[in-house]
Amino acid sequence: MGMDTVFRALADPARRRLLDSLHARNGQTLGELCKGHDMSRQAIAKHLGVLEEGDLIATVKRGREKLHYLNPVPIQQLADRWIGKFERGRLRALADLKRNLEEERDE
Amino acid sequence: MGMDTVFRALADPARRRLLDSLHARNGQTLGELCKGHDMSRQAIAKHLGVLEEGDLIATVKRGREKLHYLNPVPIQQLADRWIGKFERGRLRALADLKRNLEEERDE
DNA sequence: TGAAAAGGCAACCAAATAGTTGCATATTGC
DNA sequence: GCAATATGCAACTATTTGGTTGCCTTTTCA
Repeated sequence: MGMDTVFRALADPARRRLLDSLHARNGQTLGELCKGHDMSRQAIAKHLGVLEEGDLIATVKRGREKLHYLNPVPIQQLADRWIGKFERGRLRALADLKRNLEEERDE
Repeated sequence: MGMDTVFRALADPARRRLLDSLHARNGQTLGELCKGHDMSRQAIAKHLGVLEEGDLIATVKRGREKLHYLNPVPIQQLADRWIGKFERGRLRALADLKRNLEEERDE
């Protein structure tokens, strides 16, 4: 599924900052999101587009303005399906690393 | 800190597949990782370099070969520090979305 | 000792990305 | 209606990125 677009969307620091903004105050308009982010409105609109592609935000038009809402579902799925997989192997991986380092030291 | 390099490293599907490979079998050499990934050795070496920059893998030289080990720590931190933050606001965010959609329907 | 195996390094290329500027459209309120 | 506000759309540019090819170095082992 679209996990790819999620990863891609999260890759850029500016986009993560936009998510932070919405996390602090949900439902902001484009204009509101522009304040505090030192970029042109168009650049920010593009980033929001990428976030929307990754389904990380949902938008609603209200009159002439566009409201942006955080969608927590994909991040949740990321944690459960993707990160969860690696967490389960965490201790084993650390053991591998440690064992190897010890072997190196012995040589 | 270097969360940026972690996100960047995870952004590419080829790199995530390399992590999968190591998750399936830890400590593989570059040559081993090449098999099954339809790319030149040099391309894969570059990807591994990016993963190493993000501290997602650690390498050990053994003779003429280079072993690659998964480092689960940054992924763990990602889950705890970054994703955790958004999870805590999860219900509220969904409520915001739902409320707004209902308002729209009423108009 | 010398050929084969494993990997490192650097130059180069095409495509994607992040950002810009300029202009068009839609909505509000006087 | 009309000016101001909020956003959309498109072209263009510079940089980054993912990948390639070609060649060099190190290690193994027959």
